[in-house]
Amino acid sequence: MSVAAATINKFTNFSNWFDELLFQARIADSRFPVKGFIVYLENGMFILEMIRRRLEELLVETGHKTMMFPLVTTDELFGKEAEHIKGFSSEVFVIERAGDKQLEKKLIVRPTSETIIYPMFKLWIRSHADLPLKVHQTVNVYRYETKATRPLYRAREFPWNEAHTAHATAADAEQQVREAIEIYSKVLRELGISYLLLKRPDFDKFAGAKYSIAFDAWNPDGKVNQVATVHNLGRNFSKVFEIEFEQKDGSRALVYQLCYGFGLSRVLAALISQHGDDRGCVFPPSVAPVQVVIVPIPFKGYEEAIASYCKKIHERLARVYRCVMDDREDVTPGEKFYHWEMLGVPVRVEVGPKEVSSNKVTLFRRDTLERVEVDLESLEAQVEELMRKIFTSLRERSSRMMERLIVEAQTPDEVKKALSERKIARIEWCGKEDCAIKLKEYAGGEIRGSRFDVAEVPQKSCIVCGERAQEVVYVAKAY
RNA sequence: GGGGCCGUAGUCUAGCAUGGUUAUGACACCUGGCUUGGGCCCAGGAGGUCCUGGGUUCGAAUCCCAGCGGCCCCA
Repeated sequence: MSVAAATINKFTNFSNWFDELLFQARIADSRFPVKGFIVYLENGMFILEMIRRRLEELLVETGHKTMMFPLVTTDELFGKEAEHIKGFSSEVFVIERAGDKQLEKKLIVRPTSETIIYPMFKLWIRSHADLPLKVHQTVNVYRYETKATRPLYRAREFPWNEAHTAHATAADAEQQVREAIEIYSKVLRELGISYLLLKRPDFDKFAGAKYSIAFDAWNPDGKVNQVATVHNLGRNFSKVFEIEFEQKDGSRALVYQLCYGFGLSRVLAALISQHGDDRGCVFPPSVAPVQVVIVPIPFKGYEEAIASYCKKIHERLARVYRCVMDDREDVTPGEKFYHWEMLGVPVRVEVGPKEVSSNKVTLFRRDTLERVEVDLESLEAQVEELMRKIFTSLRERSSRMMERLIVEAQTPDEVKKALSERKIARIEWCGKEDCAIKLKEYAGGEIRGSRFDVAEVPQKSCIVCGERAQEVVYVAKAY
């Protein structure tokens, strides 16, 4: 435990705060000696796994088949879709040798799996009866990031879930966009994470897509965190990978496709950053590695009574929750408090002589740091109720923070000011890339896109060129 | 892509300008004791390729060069 962790604040010194939490709360160890590669420790891995399970559950429920595709593709396959290769060629890892032997065919390590999955789609899809085809996998992908890497936010190896679908008609594909958004929204909502659902401007869409929808989660330093994306690929890939099917009338047609990805490590980062505080992590009960911790407050002469009282409580709670009793004898209660607070445990049960003699327990909630005394009898019901409250309050707190971070800007100067205050600017824009570039050069943030879930109609003119505005868009720095 | 700062034990750090004794301190760790309602105290212990490689020098943590890694700013 570090004293420094208690004094650094996520809004004033985000980098240090975040690094300290990853390390102290045993989320990840970023000391691995290869740049951009980190070790996920037990707590980080636990949460990642909980998120993955819930996401996969929803994907399977909606008819996505779980598969696993190879790590590599070839130059030839990778280069098929012109825009796609342009977008990724500078950051792919290439395997050129096996031992001393030069490989005849170089292998490309997946930065994403379109060019690995679609040759198989070509083999599998024969007729309209094979459609829609929906598959997904949770794997690590590899990108040689040139910008500064950041643990969880931007690594050269990162875990994600990617889904790929093929459809008979453009309308079916559109419908699939809705379904994908619904699945991702649900997972994020259940984690209490707030985000903007944005349609990316044309110049910032996925390499090879018709259009891209993104989930940008707010971050304490003002740089938005893109946690998930949904791309409508149209027929760009089916054209070059020749994914055809026979329609009911006997004619042949190309499939319409989607791909969508959910960045597990970035969602973990959002969870830590949106809910955490000066004392460490604050995890929603559903994913907290430890949900309840029992801390005995021993006192001379009462040791036995307190220990057996705690043991009974532990037996009862462990039936329902991930519950730990911290009965270490060489550590003071105060130190235990700080320890489990750093780890983000939502509910703490404190038991001292006072509780034992009155047949009560003291419950402490991690999110607001408040204590309540409850009857031992109603323990389970009280804990359950408290956890519900904690989750609701975390989600609402995060949502209020996002609303507070968004500010209206009428001029490039106001955008600049907003970004320097670590906020997200809402502006009106003509839609021309030229204006976006000028704005970025002047104010330092990117146009992230327009709301996809809410229709926002521009009233005035582009804040850069003054021409009639086409869209209401959000400007922020990004990871 | 351009520029700047930095790299000393698990973590943070002093020392570096002006080269020279056994590399400083705190936290964490181990042993024992004492405490226990918010990081307590006492005694003892262990832990180092001073990022890597090369150079200058009688002598390099310290100066020079290159590489690797980290952080920040600009594009």
